[in-house]
Parts: sequence; C-alpha cells; structure tokens
Amino acid sequence: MKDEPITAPTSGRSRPVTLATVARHAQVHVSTASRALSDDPAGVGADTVRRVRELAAVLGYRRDVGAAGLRTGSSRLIGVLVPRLTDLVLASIYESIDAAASAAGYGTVVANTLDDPDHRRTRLDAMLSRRIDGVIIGDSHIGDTAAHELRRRGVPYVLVMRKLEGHLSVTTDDHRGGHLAAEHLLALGHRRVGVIAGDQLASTGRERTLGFRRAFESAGYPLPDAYVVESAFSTPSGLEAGRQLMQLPEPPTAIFAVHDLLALGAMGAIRDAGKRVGDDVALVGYNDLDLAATLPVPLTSIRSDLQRMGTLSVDALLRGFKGETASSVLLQPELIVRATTPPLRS
Amino acid sequence: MKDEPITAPTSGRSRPVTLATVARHAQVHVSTASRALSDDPAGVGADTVRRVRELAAVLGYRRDVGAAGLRTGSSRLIGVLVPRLTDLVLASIYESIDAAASAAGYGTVVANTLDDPDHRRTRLDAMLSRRIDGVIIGDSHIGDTAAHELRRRGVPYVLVMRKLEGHLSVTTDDHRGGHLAAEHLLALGHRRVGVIAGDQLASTGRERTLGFRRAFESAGYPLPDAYVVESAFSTPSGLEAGRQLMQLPEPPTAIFAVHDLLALGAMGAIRDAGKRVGDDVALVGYNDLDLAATLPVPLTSIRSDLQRMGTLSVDALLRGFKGETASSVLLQPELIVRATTPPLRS
DNA sequence: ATGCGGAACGCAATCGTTTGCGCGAATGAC
DNA sequence: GTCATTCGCGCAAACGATTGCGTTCCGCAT
Repeated sequence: MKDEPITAPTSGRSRPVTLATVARHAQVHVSTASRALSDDPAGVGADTVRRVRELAAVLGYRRDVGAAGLRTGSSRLIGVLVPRLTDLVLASIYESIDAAASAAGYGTVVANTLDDPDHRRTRLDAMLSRRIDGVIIGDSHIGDTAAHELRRRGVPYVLVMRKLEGHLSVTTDDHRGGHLAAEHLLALGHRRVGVIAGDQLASTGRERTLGFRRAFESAGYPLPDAYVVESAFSTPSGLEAGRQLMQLPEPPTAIFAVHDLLALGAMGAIRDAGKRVGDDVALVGYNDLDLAATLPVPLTSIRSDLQRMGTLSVDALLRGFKGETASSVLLQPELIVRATTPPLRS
Repeated sequence: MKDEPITAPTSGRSRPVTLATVARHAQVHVSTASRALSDDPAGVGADTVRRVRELAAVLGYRRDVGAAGLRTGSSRLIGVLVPRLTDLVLASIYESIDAAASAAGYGTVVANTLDDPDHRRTRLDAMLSRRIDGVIIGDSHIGDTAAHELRRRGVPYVLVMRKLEGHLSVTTDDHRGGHLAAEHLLALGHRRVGVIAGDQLASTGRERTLGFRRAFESAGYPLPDAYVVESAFSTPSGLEAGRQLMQLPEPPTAIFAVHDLLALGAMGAIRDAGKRVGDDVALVGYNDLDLAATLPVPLTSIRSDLQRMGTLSVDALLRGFKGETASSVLLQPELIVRATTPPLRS
C-alpha cells in the first residue's frame, strides 16, 4: 500500500488531478471512483462513496466534461445563434437562456451571426465541431438554411423570438403586437402614421408591421408604402429611417417602431426635424426594454416577455433531448402606455 | 481492397463520420489521415494529402475538437466573465472578443456573474471543468479572488475594462476620463455638481469618480459626499440615483454619470423633477454608446474604444498562451460634446 | 554489392471518463 | 449446511483524436 501525500492543489503547476488521482488516494479502482462521484452512486458502498467524495473535494478534483462527453456522446453544451448581442433584446433572451441552461447543468456558447449567411455557416460549423447537443436559433431569417441543416443532421434545435414555417419555435404573437399598437394609435385619433419596419426577412419585423397595417386597413386608413420603411434593428438605423419619414411631404403624426432601439433612433430624427416627441409626433416602440420607462420622454411600448421566451426555449430543447416532442409556444404581448403617446390636442 | 460506398452525410441519422471513417475510405491509417488533415502535413505524400482532404470534404468530416483537446491538452476555448451582457458596454466588448477569438480559431464561452461572488465561483468552476485555455475577466471587483485563483492554478488570464492592482489588464484611463468630464463642466461654469458613481468596488466606477472629484477639488470646488451617490450600472439604478440628487435641498446644476445607461436613468429623474435635461441640468455620460448620439437630447459622453479593448485583450491572452509576456494596456478616453451640456445661460 | 539517408506511412500509447460484464464474498432462505 | 441472491468492486473496452517511434522501401553514393 503506497501512501501518496495529499498535495493541496494550491501547490502550483497546472492540473494533473484526474479521476485516477482520486481513485489512487481512495484506494479504489477508477471505475468505482467514477460511480461514487456520479449522481446516482449505485453499486458502491455508502462509506466508499463518502470517502471518495471527500477526497475529491480535498484534492480539488474537477471532472473533465470534455473527456466525459467523449465517452457519453453528450457535450452538455448548447449553442445559441443570435444576430448580435449588442441588440439588447437578444442579450436579454440570451441571459435567461444561459441562466436556465446553466441551472440544468448545461453550458452555452453563443455566436453573433450579424444576420449574415456566411457568418452563420461558419459559426454553426464551429459549434457542430464542438459536438453541441442542441441549438437555439435566435436569428432565423427567411431563406436561411441553418434550421434545415440541423434537422437533416438530426441535431435538436428550437427557434426563439423569430419563427419560421414548419419549425419548432418559442415566440411572441407579433402580429397581435402590431395590432395592439395600431389600435392604440387609432383610438388616440391618429390617421396618418408611419412604420419603422425592421428587417422584413425576420418574422418579427414582418409580422409586427403586417399586424399594424392590417389594423389600419380595417379601420379604413390603409398605409401608403412610402410610410413604411425597412431598417436594421439598431439605433442608428432607426435614426435613418425616422429621417426618411419626417422628410415626407406630409410627415406622419405618429410612428410605430418595431423595436425600442429603433424608436430611440426615431426620437433623434423627430428632434432633428424640430418637433417634439409625444406632443408633435407620437411614438410606439416594441419589447419594452428597461430603458423605455426612464427615457426623458418615457416610451410607449409593446411588452414581450423576453426572460420567459429564453427559459421556455431551453425547456423545449431539453425536452427534445429526452425524445419528448414539444410544440411551438406563442406568448401574448401587452401594450404599455407612456408619455410618447399622449391624447391628441385638438 | 474493400470498397465502401460513399454515403453523403445527407443520408440521415446522427454523425458517425469520424477520422477513422475518412482513413478507411482513403485506404490509409488513421494516423496518416490525422497528419494529412493537420495544418502542416509533414511526412505525408502530397497526393495522399490531397486524397484525404478531398474525401474528408465529401464525407462531411468535422474534427472533434473535444476529443482532440483531450489528447493535446488544449480546448481552444477561452472563457469570458462579465457582470451582465445586458450591459451594452460589456456586450460590445464581448462581441469584439468573440470575433477576435473566433478569427484566431478559438471559441468563447461567456458567463454573467451579476457581480455576485457566488455566481462567479460557480461559473468559473464550470469553465475550468471545460478545461478552458484562458480567461478574460471583465467583471473584476475589489476583494474578488477569481484572478488570484487563476494565477494559482496557472491558467492564463487578462482583465479587461476593470483593472486590479497587480494583474495584467487592458483598460481605458478612467481617472483621466473623469477628469475630462470635470474640466468640461468647469469650463461651462458649473460649480455645484453631482456624480452617479456606479459600483465603487469596480475600478471603473471608482476611478472615474475619483478623477472627477479631484479635478473639482483642484479647481477649488470640492464635492460634498451627499452629491456623490453610488449605484449599480443599469438604467433603473440611474433613475434611482438621479432622484436622490434632484431631491437635495440644492440640486446640482450638472450631473456626471459614470455610464451612459446611468445617464439615461438620470434623464428620467431630471424630467420627473420637472426640469429639462441640458438647459436646466447638464449631463455627462460615459462610454459613448451608439444610442447616446441619437437620444432626444443627444448625450455628451466620454468615449472609450470598446472594440479595441476587446481585441487587445484577446491579443494579450494569445500572447500569454505562447509564453510571451504582455504588459498592461491603458487606452485614452475622449470627450464628445453634445446637447446635454450647453453653455450656461447667465 | 553494401551501406546510408530520408520519405511515407503504420503501430500503439495516450488523454480522462463511463459502463457492461464478471467475480468473489457476504447475506439470506430453506 | 447448501444454494441462490445480492452487493461491492475491479477489468477492460470504448469515445475520437494526436504523436513519438519503428518499419519499409526507394534512391543514391561508395
């Protein structure tokens, strides 16, 4: 019986404390140590379990999930595709995804695809090389092949935020959200309105715009195409689009921006046009980010529960891992009225 | 010579196309295939290399970086610790970190630590379990042990954004940034000013505040402690702090917020107090986020080059991997004057 | 003819875990 | 006292890649 000294990991050099190290100290076979350390230590004596665990703790042992994954086939890693993390909306969703995944014992890797097909391919490839267990797609786009490819390869995936026909998704009812915004503006008496529509290849931009236009149409005030301008989903892009709207011969009396950051940009455009946000030009945003409430002129917005979407998408994916089949979730948005949509002065 | 049919990966089930598969098709030993596929295919015939690579492409082979890492000891993964990704500043930095790492063939895993020691420990542990090659710490905090622990374990790391005495870091000169803000306000004639100081345990909050106070002190107008209020780094927190300042018997004529999002919150507070941002109460933010320029009242801010910080931190880390020693970097901030700091009406 | 050197490639160990299987001992039933 | 279980544990084969070392074969000089 050779007795090895227990050197605290404090000692110094890298990390040669492997399962074998623990096993040796505990005087058991490495397989026994493995079992003792597993969640369900069946077939191992109670005292052995205790001893092994204790030793593992003292030695500072940490299971190498990579090596374990090699054996088990599961990397316990889920990949997340987003357009950009500097989009606060996606950052929020990702935060809750990461929290939920982490709680379930999974790690996450996220990639900015910049809504660009090449980036998407490259980054997805990198993920697959890491033997990702599943993917949450937050940047789906009409004509995008990522989801199809994953299906073909048999890799579980869920769409979040943006939906795509025929794929499992967790989203908010964007059509209805647009409708809510329209109803609100109609009720206030607005008739000539503009839309900053976002990316029309993303279901969010498309559906919110569509719902909005439909409502105005039904009310008898269809929007001319010039009053609907496409954009990216960033503040500068909102500024640009807002300018276009304000430069129309007859500028709108109200603007619906399909994203709060776009609304923020629109505020700048309205100011530049010499008008006041709210009193002169009403404004409705979307997503109700934290900052919407605290702006100099608090922003009316359509709230969607980002945290919830994140959590639910992880749930769905986890269910997918277990072979259960989940079905798409559609959350309901809510109108939050603030100062940017005051009653019309007559 | 047994001839196996080349089945396109399109076929269906999971992914059993391993290095061995490729080798078999190419009629070579797996070791030869490995070499042929490596960056520097030394000791392998030119035609063999071509054949193997071609076959690998056709079969849709993808090297399992996890398995490779097991053998080589490097996971080609770098971990990033941030307080939260919904903090736009950190999101920007992380974006550039991810881009730079990705370009260098590394993947990244990011973790929100919420500036909470427990979270930090847990998440760092998870990272170490993945045999991270190195860590970029974006949430360092006085009294935080993460950096020390990494040093002890011999894991390469770099601090970014926030510095800590005795550790390699890539930061902006926050003291000078605070100084710039102060000089600007002094020049405009402000004498009674307030500071929304952020977290004083983070070097950013501390140094920016310090630089600012020092400048006012030297000018002969030291700030009473009541005019300096601590906070988190979020918009709601800025609102709260701003309210405190505006409720002082003699509210300040100008506010320096050490983070643009705090400034955003402060705008809300100023409005709530019935005053106008800029004309009644001047405001200076920090970091010059995209949205600063497009706010209804464009925000004067201190710009720090976030992308650059991200890229440089990756550079430093990669240098660390190669054993080279890098030294800390201190970038220079810049004052960007906008509408929230107009000349004082006399 | 012999020897030498190098190119091209195969062999097998290795990284750290997990897990099906088998074996000995202890336990219980009769 | 015998036999069948059960329990606790060890053995060894995976997982997918990398790499030091050995082997074979060829060309060329001596």
